[in-house]
Amino acid sequence: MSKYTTKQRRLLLDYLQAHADETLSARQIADALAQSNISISAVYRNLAALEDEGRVTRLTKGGSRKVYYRFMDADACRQHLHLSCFKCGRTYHMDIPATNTLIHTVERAADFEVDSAGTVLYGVCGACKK
Amino acid sequence: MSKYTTKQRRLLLDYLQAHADETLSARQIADALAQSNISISAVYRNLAALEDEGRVTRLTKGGSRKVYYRFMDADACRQHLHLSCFKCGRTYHMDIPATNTLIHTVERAADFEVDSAGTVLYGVCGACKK
DNA sequence: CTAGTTGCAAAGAGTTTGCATGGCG
DNA sequence: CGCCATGCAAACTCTTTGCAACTAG
Repeated sequence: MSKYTTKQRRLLLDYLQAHADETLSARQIADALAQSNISISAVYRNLAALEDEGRVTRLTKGGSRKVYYRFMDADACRQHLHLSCFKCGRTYHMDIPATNTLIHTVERAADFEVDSAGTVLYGVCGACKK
Repeated sequence: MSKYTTKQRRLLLDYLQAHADETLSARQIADALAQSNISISAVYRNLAALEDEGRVTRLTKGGSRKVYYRFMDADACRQHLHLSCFKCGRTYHMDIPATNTLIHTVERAADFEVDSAGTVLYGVCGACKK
């Protein structure tokens, strides 16, 4: 999908990696990198390319119509479920056995193959709950 | 939120109820009811009102930027998780006790309060998997 | 009657695309 | 150098909103 390593692409990826636990909108990213002269088009195009390569995930919070992006560690992130906090937007990576148990239970009971990479559990994290 | 029971609102609700296991876009709904002369504005306005009343849920499939709506049975649907098939778009309601137990395990382990009504597990259903 | 609701068209917001220019390899 | 990627602006799609006309209660 992408053949050249342009300055914009590198900046974008760096930014996403540095904010791997946040969910960012295309606009937010573009604004953050505005000083580096990246057009919004380049942001969209590169996000799409990175998504195809599986290096970035696109997600929406619940039923909101806003789309967010998040850096995705190729290996680690395919193994576990993700939790996303409605309030702070932070992402939590669940490396807990219970998660897998949950998935397997669901799969067996409902005859439904869960795509862990594509599903996110929404709620409120401990920090925001207090 | 809504005080009158208009013809449009009744038609919309009937349609949603009749397709409770599907995920429908505003456009799809408007088209389906086009013969009954419902403006797209009315569809949007009523969907928003019904959502506020908790009778309709808004959702997105994975990271798609498209928004879908689904009728929501007030009592039943708040108790269980929902599964949504990427392929056929059908919704499955999980009435399995084990699910709740597992969710609680996850909650305790990660200190994260899961909003079961707002989260959907994505994947492929048995029928589509064959 | 009176206020909530509708339909239409115009306004917004977010995303995509065509095309000429610029830059990676 | 050749081809891909960028920037800009125009085009699109989906959703929201203002306003006059309509209608449920």
